[in-house]
Amino acid sequence: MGKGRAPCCDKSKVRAGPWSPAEDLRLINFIQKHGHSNWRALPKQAGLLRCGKSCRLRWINYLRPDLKRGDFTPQEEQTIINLHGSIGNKWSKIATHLPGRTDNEIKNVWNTHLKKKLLTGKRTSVDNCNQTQAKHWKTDCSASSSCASSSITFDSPSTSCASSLSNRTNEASEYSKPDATNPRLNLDDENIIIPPNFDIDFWEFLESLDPLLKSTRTEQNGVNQDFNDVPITAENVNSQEVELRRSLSYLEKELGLTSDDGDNLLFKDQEMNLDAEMICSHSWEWVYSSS
DNA sequence: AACATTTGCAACCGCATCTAA
DNA sequence: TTTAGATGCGGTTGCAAATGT
Repeated sequence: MGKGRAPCCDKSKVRAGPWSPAEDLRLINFIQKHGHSNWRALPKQAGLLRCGKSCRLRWINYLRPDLKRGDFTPQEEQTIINLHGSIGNKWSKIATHLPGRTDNEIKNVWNTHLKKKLLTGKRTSVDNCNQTQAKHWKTDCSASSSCASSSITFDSPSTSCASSLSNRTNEASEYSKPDATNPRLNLDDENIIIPPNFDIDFWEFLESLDPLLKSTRTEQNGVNQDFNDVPITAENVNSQEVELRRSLSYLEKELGLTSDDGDNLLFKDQEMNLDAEMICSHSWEWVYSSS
């Protein structure tokens, strides 16, 4: 045995880097049906070429349904600042006070925005203080210490402190994530038609675009086959359709594809649209229709 | 327009902690 | 009590997009 800790998984057999929509859908679908009681076993059972830690991270930080998206509110910022002041870099603890926010997200916001705000704010405060001190130097030498130790709060991104700190013109409101937020999943400029019977064929469809996944499908044992090899009966077809629609509704929400007025995402027609031309041209199309 | 720099954030890494045998 | 495996956590990195020159 070599020295050191054994790696959590065989790095040569797993995929790293950004997650593809196909992988996301596969993970969401699997966890919806089977939960995530065992992260280490999950990738294999779900047919994902990822290590368990990577799956867990992806689910917790991006895919789980209770995540809140969009701007951190001034109240949330204040909560982070206050909690960080009292407990430090305990991001997961801080996250428990901000429902729908992840420790990673909070950490990023702190490192990229709030810390700078506080630092610059303090500097500004000290500068202001120094100016004040200069004015009153002859009469009040205690001014500087009291100013330097004063706490800074930011009631909103547009307060004078926040707005004066940014190098970037729109930074005050910029750290909000864009809507359906992850650009990798923001399919506005890409069009995808998802076949309705995706339990079986949809994965193959996605995998046709994702050769690395395809290779794992034949290797995976058990779980997928369990729910894919259900005998086709009228009852099963109905229940599968219900399940399918539930899954789709869920996925729409996950991917931010539900239109603002609440329209459901439905498939334009019930036939798979997998012609080679479409696949080759990558001209995907999410099809919206009012229910 | 082209290149350089900065920014934001998803994802990775490795250590800490928990848990079951 | 010990040990090994699984999970959680926080620090850090890589890269794409935005911005500046």
